[in-house]
Formats: sequence, C-alpha cells, structure tokens
Amino acid sequence: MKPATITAPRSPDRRRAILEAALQCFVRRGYAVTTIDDVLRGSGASVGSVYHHFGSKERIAAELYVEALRDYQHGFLAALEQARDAESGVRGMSVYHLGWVRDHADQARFLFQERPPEVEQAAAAELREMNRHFFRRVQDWLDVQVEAGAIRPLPRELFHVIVIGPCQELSRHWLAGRMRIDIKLAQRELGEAAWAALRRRSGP
Amino acid sequence: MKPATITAPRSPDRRRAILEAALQCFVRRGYAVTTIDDVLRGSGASVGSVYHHFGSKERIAAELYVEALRDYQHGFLAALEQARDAESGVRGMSVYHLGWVRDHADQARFLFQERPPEVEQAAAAELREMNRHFFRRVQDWLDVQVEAGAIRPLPRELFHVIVIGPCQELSRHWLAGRMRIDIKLAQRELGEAAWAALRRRSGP
Amino acid sequence: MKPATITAPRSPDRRRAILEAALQCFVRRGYAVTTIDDVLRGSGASVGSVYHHFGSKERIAAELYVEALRDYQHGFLAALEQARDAESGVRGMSVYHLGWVRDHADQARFLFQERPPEVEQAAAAELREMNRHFFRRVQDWLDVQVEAGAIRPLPRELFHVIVIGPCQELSRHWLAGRMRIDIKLAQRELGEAAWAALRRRSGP
Amino acid sequence: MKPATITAPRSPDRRRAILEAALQCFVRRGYAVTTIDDVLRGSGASVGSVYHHFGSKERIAAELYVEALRDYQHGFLAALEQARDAESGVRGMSVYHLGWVRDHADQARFLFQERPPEVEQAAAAELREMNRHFFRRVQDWLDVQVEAGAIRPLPRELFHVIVIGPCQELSRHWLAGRMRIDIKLAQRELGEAAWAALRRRSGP
DNA sequence: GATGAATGAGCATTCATTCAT
DNA sequence: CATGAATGAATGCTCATTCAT
Repeated sequence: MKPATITAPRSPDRRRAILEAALQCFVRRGYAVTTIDDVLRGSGASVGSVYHHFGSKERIAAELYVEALRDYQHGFLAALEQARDAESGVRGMSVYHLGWVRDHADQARFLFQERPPEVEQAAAAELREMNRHFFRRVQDWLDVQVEAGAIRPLPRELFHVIVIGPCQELSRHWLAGRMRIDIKLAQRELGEAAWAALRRRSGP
Repeated sequence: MKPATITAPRSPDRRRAILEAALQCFVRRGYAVTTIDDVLRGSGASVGSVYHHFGSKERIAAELYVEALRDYQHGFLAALEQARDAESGVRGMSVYHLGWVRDHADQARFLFQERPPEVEQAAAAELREMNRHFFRRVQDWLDVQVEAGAIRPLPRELFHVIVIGPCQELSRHWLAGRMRIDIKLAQRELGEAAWAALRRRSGP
Repeated sequence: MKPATITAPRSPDRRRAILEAALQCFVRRGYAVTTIDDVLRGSGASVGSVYHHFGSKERIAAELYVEALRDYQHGFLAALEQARDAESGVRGMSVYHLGWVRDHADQARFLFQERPPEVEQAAAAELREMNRHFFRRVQDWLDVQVEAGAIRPLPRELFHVIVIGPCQELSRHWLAGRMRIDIKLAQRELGEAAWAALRRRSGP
Repeated sequence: MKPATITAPRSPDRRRAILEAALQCFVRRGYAVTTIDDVLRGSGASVGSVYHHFGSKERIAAELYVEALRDYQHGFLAALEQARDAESGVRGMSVYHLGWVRDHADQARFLFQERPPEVEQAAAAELREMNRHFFRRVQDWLDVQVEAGAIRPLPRELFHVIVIGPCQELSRHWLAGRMRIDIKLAQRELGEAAWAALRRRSGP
C-alpha cells in the first residue's frame, strides 16, 4: 500500500530546475558562452528533456527574461500607483528598484547586465507589449504630477534616466561585487538625489 | 603543412586596421559572437597576421578596451581639473561623458554596453592600475569640494553614481538607437540634475 | 550554429570502430600526425560521435594503449606462471613476446614503437597500477628461481633487459618491415640466447 | 685600435646554436610536436635565419640524425676492429653502445627513441649509404669469427639483435629516467650475457 | 515525458614557410 | 646573412540540435 503522499507532477519541477540552472549559468558565465551542457549539469536534466520543454537555448533565456521583467514591472507599478504624492512616488522608484535588485540579484544581473540581442529578439513580441503598457502607465502618473506642478517639466526620456540611472549604475557595480554598500542607505540617498533633481523648485 | 603563397602589402597600419575592424564587429554583433573571420574580412588581414600581432581574440578586445578607457579617463580628468568651481566641475562631468559618447560612439558601445568577462580579465592588470589612478584623482577633487562646503558629503560611491548614472543610462539607450534626443539638451539637463542632487543646500 | 540533419545508424560498435580506425592510423602515419579526420574517414563516425565517446584524441590513444598493454601483460603472466621450470619460463618469455607481437602486429607497433608522451601521460594513472602489479609478479617468479639456484643472481633491471631486449629489437625491425625472418626460428634462438645468458653455470 | 682577437665567423655558430636548440626540443617534446618557434626561442635565431641555413624543419632533424649516427657508427667500427678476439669484440659492442649512450644522451634519445618517418626519409639517401657500409663491415668481422669457430653460426639478423637488443632496451629505460643503474655494471653484465649467448659451446 | 548517441557546421588557433627590407 | 611581418591551409574541438528508443 503506497502511502498517501501526493506525488507532484514531475514536469513543472523539471522546467523550474532547468530555468534555475540556466539563470545561474547565464549570469555567471554569460549567455553566449553558456552551453546547453552547462545547463544540463546544473539541472540534472537530459538534452532531450531540455529540448522537449524549451525547444532552444534562446527560448530558455527568453522565458527567464520575460518572467523577470514582468515581476519587476509589476512591483514597480504597484509601488508607484500607491504612492501618496509626487515625492513619495519618485523616492519610491529608487527604493523599489534597489530593493528588487537586492532581492532578485540573479534575475537583475540577467535583466540589466546582459541583453543578448538574440534573446531580446526571441522575446520581442511579448516584450513590446509589456513595455508599452508599462511605460504608458508610468507616463500617465508622471503627467499628472507635472500638471499638478509637483515635478518640473522635462523631456520624458530624461525623467526615467534621472531617476533610474543612478540606481542602475549602482546596481551594476553592486551586482558585480565591485561595490559594497548598504542598500538601505543607497535607497535613501538616491531617492533624495532623484527628488532633488526633479522637484519643481520655486525659489532660486 | 605547406605555406602561404605571396606575401601581401606590408602595411604599417595592419594593427590599426585589425583593431578597427574588430571594434566594428564587436559592437555590431557582440564580442562573443564575432568570429576571427569577421575581423579578417573587415580588415583585409590574414589569420596569421592577426595572431602575429595579437595572439588571441581576447587580446584584441583587451587592447581596444584599454585604449578606449584610457582616452575616456584622460579627457575626463582634464575636464574636471580645469573646472573653475564645484558647479562647473559637476556639470562638466555630464557634459564630458555625453560628449565623449557622442563623439566615440563605437568605443562607447564597446566600453559601456559590452563587458565580456574574458576581456576584462585579459586586461585586468592594466585596468586595475588605470582605475586606481583615475578614481584617486576624481576623489581628490571631490574631497576638496566637499571640504569647501560646495558639495554635500556623501559616500563616495554614491557621488559617482549620481553624476554618471543618468548619463550612462541615457547613453545606453541612445547608443542602442532606442532613444532619439538632442545630446546638447541632455548635457544641459543631466548636468542640471546632477548639480541639483549634489550641491549643498542651505535652506530647505 | 544550426544542427545536424539525420541521425545515423545507431551502432553499438561505434566505439570499437573508432578505436580500430584510430589504431590503424596511429600505426601507419604516427600518432602526432594522425588527424581526427583520418579517424573519421576510417571509422565512418562523425566528429561529434568521436568526441562524445572519447573526449579527445589523446584519450582514444590512451584507451588503445591500456587495452593493448593489458592484453600483453595478462598473457605474459599466464605463460610465465604455468612454466614448469626456470628454463621453460625464460624461453617462454621470448616465445610469448614474439608470438604476441606477430599476432597483434598493430597493437605491438603502437605499444612498442610509438610512445607519444601525451598519451602515456593521459593513461598514467592506470599504467602505473598495471605496471606495478605486472613487475611485482614477474619479480616474484624470478626470485624463486634465483633462490632455487636455477638462474644466476643479477640486478633485477638487467634480467628483464636481457630477456626482452633482443625480442624487442627484433620486433621493432620486423614490425617496421626492415627484417624478414621466421618468427618460430627467432623464438627458438632468442629463447636459447636468453637462457644461455641467464642460467646458472656450474663449470667454467 | 681593435685588439687582435680573431672574430670568428658568425655563421657556424648560428648553425650550431640552431642544431643544439633543435635537438633539445626534439628530445624533450618530440619532433612532431616541436615547432620552429620553439627552436627560435631556444637558439636566439630568427625564422629567416633558420630557413636560410636549413630550408625546412625536416632538414634540421635530418642533419642531426646523420651527424649522430655517423658518430655512433664510426666509434663502433673502431672499437670492433681493434678488438683482439671474438670475445673482446662482442663484449666491446655492449661496452661501446652503453658508453656512447651515456656520453651522448640527447643524441641517443633522438637516434633511438624517436624515429620520425619524415626524418628518416629526408635523410634516406645518406642513411642508406652509411648503413650499407656499416653493416657490411660488422658482418665481415662476424664472418671471420664464425668461420674461426669462435662464435656459433646464427642468422645474421639475430646476431645484432642479441648483442644490441639488451643494450638498447636498457638505454631506453635509462634515457627515459625510468631506470637508475650503474652503467659500468651494465656494460660488464650485458657484455657477459651477449658473450654467453653467442660463443661456441663445445660440450653440451 | 525522458534519454543520450549521433550529427556536422563552425570556430579559435597553430605553424611551416616565404620574402621584402 | 639576418630579420620578422605576412600567409592560409590545416587541425582539434565545441555545441546547438535531432530523433530513435
């Protein structure tokens, strides 16, 4: 008599294992240089299994890419849209970005450090849709704040660049292990810097 | 095992031609994906010649990397050290970075977008030395300004990140052709943003 | 980067076919000068298949080397240990050596004529073990005969050299086709010579 | 005023240096695996210089081969032909062979361990002539001894093999560093063994 | 779903050799 | 005589992918 343990379906575990091993490899050695064999060794799967589930190396990467980006954007919008005012919104972006990077280091490495063109291309359709939606909502929020006079008018490209740029730069160094800094401190200071750079200044 | 046929035109610029072709390739297709053959076709050199001069694909890239970084850092320090005051120094960094990127687009693409680990490693010794010197001098300048009360005290890592981060982020998008913006405008606005974020604020 | 076309006949003897083709090549042209392509043509396998099974050219050779040596040593010990007395033991070694060479000409060529250092090194661990066991057992036999007064005492290194040396020298010439001689005759005469050189002589 | 030192011609030194470096390389790494570049590094010569003097890698080796063999054979015949009787002749061969090997270790390694077919072929004409002369004279000596009843009649191939085989086998092990033995002892014992194997035995 | 042997185009690199200076 | 840049065929090996079991 078998005990009543419910045997979980193999397949989802396999997929997960493969994705996780692949992420490790992409992030440690780089996508272009990672071989399917590396992924096999890391996941315990067989070649056949990998190709059964994903069909190609590109598509493994594409799946990881989309998954990570979706998670990042989802949280970003949630944080932004529940902000009470312009200042907490702007500061919140820095806080969110750095927090997400800290909590999803490998996904962040893959998303922000590597951008293998083949992969972006393989995920292009889905990416386009996601980005369109994401940037529209960020822009909507921004337009409201500018109209309300809380944020100074700026070409929209610069807005994103001013807020996220420092976070990204810091993230890159931090993720590469080239910079040891307290993330909480960075969240505060980069939020402060972003707000200082964007807020509407009345006086001189 | 039998040898070549006819020795080709002895060009004193073989090295240069190879470096330039390689840069083009690395930047268009990516380092990992560029083949020596691509470089051959681009430069008109023969395999043997490439290996005679550089010894490996890595070392071609390393040479390009060091060369580009040296040029960037040299100009950066020159701009910084001839600045009259803190404000023009800070604004000057944004101006310099974006200007250098615009004027050396391919070198910038290679330096800032691609960072193949093998290449960094191949150039590691030289890089370490260059970076040590560079950051010491930047830091020295910064210490003076902070001491003089012109710039607010900040962990040194954040300083660089706040000034260069937005420029880098914008550069990346611009170099990737994903953003069309007037560089002069960006120089002004990102300089403004950086200065707003760093200057010592007296009142609220 | 796109893959193969049609999977070829799944032969359980792929390994064997590769080993045999490789032996032919190594022996005809020399190990260093044999190309993987030669082995491919000789075996009908594909590059991938060869590397799937062996991993490197060296390891193909190492496997052949160990296999041949094992066979040689196994038979040698069997012959030695079933010899009735010292004389038949000593004569038997010459007989065995020359017989084995005649019956395994290509393996002998590989084992005794070529000794590519890379190959010995690739098989080093296994070889060391085999040789230790082999020489211990030969030495044990010899010690008994010397103690019994049938063979004159000699530094152990010289014993082997006196018995096998002439066989080896003859084998080399014979295998290289530089000497045409009746092996049976050589077995008798070299056995005779070895015995004459080793037996304990009573009178002057 | 220059001092009266006679400046020796450069060329012979260069040739020597190249030959010596080549011998080292051939012997340490193997002929097939030695590159012209190895020889350059070892000799301080330039590619051009090597090709000026020798014309090809093969011909460097051929020259070394012939030179070594000539020296070996010359001494061998001298020793043989000044022997007073059969016994001292036979013993003398072992003594000479082992002595030459000890005194010309690298040349011996090249001559006896490596026999790259290309090299033998490149020197074929000269070799044929040398060997013909050498073996004729050895045979002549032998015929005399057999006719005089001092040495038992044997197929001529076996004669050489019985005398030189043990020396060769020992030399190989000794040259490879696999055997540490006193050469004087070996000379005596292998000479003894050879004589025991060849002398005409009167009684049973 | 899983497995792993088989495939072969493609790649980085080596190396003997030539020849203009 | 010496030098070393240039040549390019050849080589060992990798790797994404297929497919019979």
